[in-house]
Amino acid sequence: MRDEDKPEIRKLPLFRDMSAENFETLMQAAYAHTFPAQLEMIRQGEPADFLHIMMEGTVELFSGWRGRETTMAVVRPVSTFILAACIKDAPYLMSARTVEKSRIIMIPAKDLRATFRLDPEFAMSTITELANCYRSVVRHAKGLKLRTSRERVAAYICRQSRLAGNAASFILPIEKRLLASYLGMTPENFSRAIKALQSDGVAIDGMRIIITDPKALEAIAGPDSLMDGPDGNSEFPGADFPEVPWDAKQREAM
Amino acid sequence: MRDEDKPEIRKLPLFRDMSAENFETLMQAAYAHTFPAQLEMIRQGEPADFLHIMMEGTVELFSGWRGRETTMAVVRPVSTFILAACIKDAPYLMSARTVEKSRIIMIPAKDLRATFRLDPEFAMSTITELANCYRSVVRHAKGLKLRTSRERVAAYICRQSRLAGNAASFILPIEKRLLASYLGMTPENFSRAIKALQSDGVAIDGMRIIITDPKALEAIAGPDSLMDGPDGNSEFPGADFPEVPWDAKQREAM
DNA sequence: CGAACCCTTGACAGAAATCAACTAAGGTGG
DNA sequence: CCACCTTAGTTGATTTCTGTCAAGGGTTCG
Repeated sequence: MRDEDKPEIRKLPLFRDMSAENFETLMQAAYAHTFPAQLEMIRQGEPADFLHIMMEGTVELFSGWRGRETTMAVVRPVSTFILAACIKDAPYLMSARTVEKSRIIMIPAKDLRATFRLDPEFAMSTITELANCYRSVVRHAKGLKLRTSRERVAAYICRQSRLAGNAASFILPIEKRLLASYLGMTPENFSRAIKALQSDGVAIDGMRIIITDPKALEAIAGPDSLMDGPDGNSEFPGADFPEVPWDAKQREAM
Repeated sequence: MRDEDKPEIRKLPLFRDMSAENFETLMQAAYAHTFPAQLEMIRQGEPADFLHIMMEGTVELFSGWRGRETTMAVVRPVSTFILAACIKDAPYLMSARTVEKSRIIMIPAKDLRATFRLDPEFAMSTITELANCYRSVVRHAKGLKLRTSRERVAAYICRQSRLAGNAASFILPIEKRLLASYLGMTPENFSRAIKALQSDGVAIDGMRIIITDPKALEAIAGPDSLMDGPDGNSEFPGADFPEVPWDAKQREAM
């Protein structure tokens, strides 16, 4: 791996507080790898050998069952994924594939487990990280059970707008079909849901979303800090179930 | 709290490995409380002050939004719940109410947090516990997104049967309306789903489920260790999202 | 004994998936 | 450079699934 990656990784909440020595040891055990687009690098059911750190690109976490498939999360830099499986030394519950060419750093699960036995600060960070991951999935599950698909789309738009600093307009950070699957619906249904929201303060132009009437949108979305995350979005540190973050690409597009 | 509770608590994976001294300290900070049935003892959105340990009874974890409500988990003894909120010192994402009269031990979140800073073994147990919780919710979410309601019911019956030692017959451990809500459907839909399964090897008599044709049932349920948990159900330690365990009540009823 | 409450069933309405067709954009290879 | 192919997205028609509303039977509990 490149030396210039280290500061980036070190900034992550998971690695921020551990000792410099242990961090170095962990990094020396790490591999870096660049994957082309559309490559399935993790298959659900296989043993979890590596903690993955996204450095560049986009990765989709998804699950399949009987020919059906659903997107569980979309991961963007800089963040980690599949921490829990590594800890448990258990099979991955999700598969992962690159959406675009991605550079990923892989830390052997064995070294990871050894390290938080060694470093209390790292153990603490891991606890916090896992608690965040857990709460993110609970939120996701709540959304699936308590909101209709139209409401989930509305809520997603609210969240993204807020992540963009309450912007009235933003660019969808990922393909609509991925988003649809993440939100638990078909692409067709997603398409129709957005169209239906046009009478509730949302306009769409290609990948650009424009909120024409925030009040009306919120009336549908009913944003709720217990489902959508608190204002500061501090609950979404980019862990296993991150919201897609506001990034440079979007800023350019505004 | 009663002294005779301590050995039970000590058996929990979360408390098994910590030092005797720290365990005692933690227990001395704990309160025990018996709640009557149908009492909402935790309201979502409120600050998480206590880790709860179920000693006797049944508790429902549920969430509400805009007048809708959904059951997120049903907790039975002996297990803990709302660990993640305590760790994060954040608002509860779920409410909790007793289904029946329940005895619950409450450990102040502050003491909890202090303890895993103090005791590396406890920190390790917490990490494992959280990873289990996380994977449980991921499984739950996968079920919601990948299976139809009929398939979820079938899969639930398969799981319960397996928990009962591959029994061909068992008693539903909780009310059907709770189960329906947990499985993400209305009571009416649940009722119809079970009825529809009668042509696929499932018979029902009141609260008793009889599997008349395991092969046919599995053909619908498509049991999958990545969604339903591995054979040994070791992944369901009775944490935040436990499967309802096989207990004495059921044994009597067989 | 009455009042809740749970469960079931039926009829209906609404939501969502499926199937199919079509457009538009992007990439490939001639 | 263009024809071709692939794929994402949209739209419409249709079916399937699920929720809602209403009613009735059964049970529990006060």
